[in-house]
Amino acid sequence: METRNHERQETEIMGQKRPYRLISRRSCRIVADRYQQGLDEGRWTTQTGALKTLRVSQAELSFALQLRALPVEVRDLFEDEIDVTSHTVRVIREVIMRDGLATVLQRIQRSGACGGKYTKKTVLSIVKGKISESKRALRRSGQDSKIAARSLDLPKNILDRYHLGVTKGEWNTYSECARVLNVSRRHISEAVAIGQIPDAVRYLFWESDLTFAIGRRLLTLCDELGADEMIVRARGVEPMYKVKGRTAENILTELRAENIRPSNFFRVRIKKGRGPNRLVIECRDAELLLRYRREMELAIKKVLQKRIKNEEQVELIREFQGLLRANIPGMARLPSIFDPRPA
DNA sequence: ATGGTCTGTGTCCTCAGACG
DNA sequence: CGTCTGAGGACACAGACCAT
Repeated sequence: METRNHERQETEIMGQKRPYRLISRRSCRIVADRYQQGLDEGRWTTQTGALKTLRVSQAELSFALQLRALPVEVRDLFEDEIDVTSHTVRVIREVIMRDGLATVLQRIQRSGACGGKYTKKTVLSIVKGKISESKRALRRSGQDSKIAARSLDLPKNILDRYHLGVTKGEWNTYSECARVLNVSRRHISEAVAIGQIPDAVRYLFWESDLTFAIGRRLLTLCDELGADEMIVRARGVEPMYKVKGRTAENILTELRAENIRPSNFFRVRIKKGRGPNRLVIECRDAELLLRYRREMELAIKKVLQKRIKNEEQVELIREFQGLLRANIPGMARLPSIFDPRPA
């Protein structure tokens, strides 16, 4: 009866609905110590003999004793070994059996973790390799101290901030991260998903153009086509940084292969329109062409800049040449330069 | 010693409705 | 019309207990 009250109290203190057992029964370290003490005092000689006194199941006691058998590199990570339960021991053992001790030790090394300052949740993340993943992601994104100061409106920024938090032990789950940063959990999980879109696809966009809206549409397309097909298609698409005037919409259209047309599609004519400032473009599919208007405008602007001289510049050059003639008579005539016609 | 399973909580995903 | 958000269901994980 006394114990029951005690347990209820402990549960209420922890503010949880689940009726946790007393720490003296939950903690592998305490259970193992008490078992050893009884063994030394001759109060029992087998695990079964100790169960009644320790008030744990035989399975629990078995795992509690296995805590000491865990590699010292893993045990050293815990901020408080008292808190380690049989479940934690079990998970760590399973990971070691599945992935091998060498892999787990490598993960600990790569995580950069040192000293006993990690919660058991973080230790499990390190052992399972989650921390290494975040570290890798940060390295790829050019991690620096400025990540934390970036605004959180772009997937890339949220993604980097999330990974930074994982490596620093600030959080382990999307929910915790969402609470701390005060953004929706969905935003974080979406940012992570967008970050997993193949590099070849993401690099088609300027960072600031890869918004959540565009990212979500890319994810949908990835689901439809599969990552391999997306990479293949991305190879045939010109990225924003190579060609000015391209929009996110253009790139999505091309990834969806909506821009494929027959060979006779390319007949384009430009005619004079009504009034002195208008031209009319005749083509097979005006709607498709219109999507590329920004790119075409820039191309036409380039033609104009190449062929039409700028009034102010000409004025400036004439003034400059006048000055030269007045002050340095030898510079009055420059040798003629021309491109010879190819034979 | 080990593996299976139940239960509460966390996470992910979808969808309807609000909003600009 | 596109985007955002909350509700709710499905699934995964952690803690506890049970069976072999």
